[in-house]
Amino acid sequence: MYKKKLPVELDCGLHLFMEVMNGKWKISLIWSIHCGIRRPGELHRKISKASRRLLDTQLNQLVSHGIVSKTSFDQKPLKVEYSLTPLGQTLIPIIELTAHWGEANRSVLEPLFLNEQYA
Amino acid sequence: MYKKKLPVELDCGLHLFMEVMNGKWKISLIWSIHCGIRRPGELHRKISKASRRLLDTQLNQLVSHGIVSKTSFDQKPLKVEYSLTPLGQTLIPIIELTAHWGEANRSVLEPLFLNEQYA
DNA sequence: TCAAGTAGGGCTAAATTCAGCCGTATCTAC
DNA sequence: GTAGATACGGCTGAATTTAGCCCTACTTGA
Repeated sequence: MYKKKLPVELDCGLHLFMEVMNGKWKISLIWSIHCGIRRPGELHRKISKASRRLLDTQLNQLVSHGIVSKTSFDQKPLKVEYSLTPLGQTLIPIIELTAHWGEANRSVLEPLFLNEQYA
Repeated sequence: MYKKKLPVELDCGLHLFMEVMNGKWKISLIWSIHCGIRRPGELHRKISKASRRLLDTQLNQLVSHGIVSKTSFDQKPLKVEYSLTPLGQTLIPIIELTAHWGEANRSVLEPLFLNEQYA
């Protein structure tokens, strides 16, 4: 278990948004769940570049942030389904707009992220 | 100089957006520049919680990503001004919408980020 | 029984970002 | 000339996130 040592910046609303979306695969997870992929195994097959371990971790964070809800069916083969909460659903139009921005400027942005160097 | 070793995810437009906004103070920088605070020293006084060093680094990244342009005036006291590029200006309505989402849900989100634990 | 599928977590190290110190210039003003 | 302002970057270690290993427990089907 890891506890944050530096304070989180919450002064402006955008930081709240970024804090929720912060995590390499959370966007993909939210979008996939929105598209009807609800089970952990399915999500892993869809987002196969991420480890199963990390997907579970980020799903748990989304649950604790109230974006996604988790339902465990008390069956014998043990089944779990995720779905968006009402709060999570309010993210969808924002994600759409933002993704649209990225696509519209892909030709400009994409070359910049290849072979990038940081100081 | 640091070179990325793991591939950047660029499949969806939202990841492009997140890649641009990725950096603890970039949102504040973009917004402050939009509000007319153009000089490095002024920005540092406005965002005094961040070190001057880090602000410079993130400003350079924003410049290299085509979001912000940097103008050096060839005067004697040496003066620098930043401003948003046309691409950077297209981010403003998105930032406004996203910040609005954060504010609207602040009462729900804020308690979750205090004393947070990670696995 | 053995393989494969379901779901989940402990643990460690790599990768990346952030914080903060120090040093370089030039100019203004006292 | 000493202090303070402008602007910039090298460097180091802390903080945080990500990757990838292994293990549990149950069920289905061959």
